Amino acid sequence: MSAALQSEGSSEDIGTRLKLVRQIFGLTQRELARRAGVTNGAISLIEQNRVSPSISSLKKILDGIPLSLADFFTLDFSPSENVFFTAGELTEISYDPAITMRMVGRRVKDRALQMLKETYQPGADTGDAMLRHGGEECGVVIAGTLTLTVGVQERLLNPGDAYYFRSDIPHRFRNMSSEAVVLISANSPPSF
Amino acid sequence: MSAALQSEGSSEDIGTRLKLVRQIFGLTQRELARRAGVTNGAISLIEQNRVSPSISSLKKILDGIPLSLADFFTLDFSPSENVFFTAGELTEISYDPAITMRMVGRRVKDRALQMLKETYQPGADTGDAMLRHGGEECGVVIAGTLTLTVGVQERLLNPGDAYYFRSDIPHRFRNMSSEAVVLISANSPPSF
DNA sequence: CCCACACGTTTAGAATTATTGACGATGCTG
DNA sequence: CAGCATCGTCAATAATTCTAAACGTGTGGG
Repeated sequence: MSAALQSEGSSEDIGTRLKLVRQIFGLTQRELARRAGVTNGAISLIEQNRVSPSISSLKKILDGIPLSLADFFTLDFSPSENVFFTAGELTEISYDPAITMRMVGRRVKDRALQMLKETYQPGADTGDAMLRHGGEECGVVIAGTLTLTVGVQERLLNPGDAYYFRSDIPHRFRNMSSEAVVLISANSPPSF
Repeated sequence: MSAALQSEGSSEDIGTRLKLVRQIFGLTQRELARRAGVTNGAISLIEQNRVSPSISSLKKILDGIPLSLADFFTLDFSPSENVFFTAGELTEISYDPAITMRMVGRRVKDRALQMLKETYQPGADTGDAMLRHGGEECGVVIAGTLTLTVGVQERLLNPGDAYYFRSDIPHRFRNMSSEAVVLISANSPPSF
């Protein structure tokens, strides 16, 4: 076969699924390709369902997001979904062993907001090259002391303290204390 | 790259994962290949991690088991796993829209027993070409009236009734009533 | 207006995966 | 033990995917 491979149900529509995930994380095809170590053309073809990627390619691409294969296939894009989630149901997005991020809810389509529960181990540091998408973001510290740098300002935030800034301003999260920092954050709609 | 692709951690070791799943379901490479519409050579190469299958190939293969991509990547093979499972945590194995099977537990390695919760809608029928593996199986009916044929014997089983037979005897499950049949079944270790 | 830049798309060719058909090993049966 | 069947594996070839380098579009500045 060569012409068939096109639109299937939805759960198996890898292309659309990848495109949605990519857009939710505010990445362009080229940016994701760079992070993943593949070419932008490959991502374009996959998103159009003109090819069916190998597992190794798909894994490389998802590592650039980052998202596990299991989560990729498990994510639910249906508009009406569960309202309540237990702690264990949060989708994990691991950047760095010292930093864990868990997304609230598995529903992903038509999101207006992305909410994360983030945990920073002592010494964890995002670096400041994390411009990301162009929305806004805010958060509240739940535990520990967070060192937050936004533009030229730097502050120590203790439990109950919060922040709010435009995501295109360079920013950096650090845990310079000896106990873990936990915070709840939200990002406004990444692009689309 | 050409030589690297070999053994990785485990969660991403598609070959071993596929092999385990195939063996748990008591299928040979050739039998699975036939069901899936691929060649046995392809399955051999994948299980040895000598190639990384395309999603379309992997999906075809899993359809022959049958198992969804999401479940395939979600299955947990670690020997020590949870003991308790809620209804929603059972892994679904859908053969037929009229028949649902949910496997108890996600742990899969070193299983001595496979337990399923099966639901047959009115009219559902497995046909009798389901010889499957060579162990034994038994079950208890929870709701509805099950028509069970084993070899030359046929019986109507009502809630509380049960069965036990060698799986290599031809057998057939039917729901000839107007209400759904629910039963809990167990199979002894499929081959390996 | 035109240039520079970033976006997704496309195409030819390189790289990888799937098929075909054969092989050795094992087990069963007469 | 030979004959036969089935298992997993392998090599050569066919088919598909991935890369590299273009293209066309749209947008913002100067």
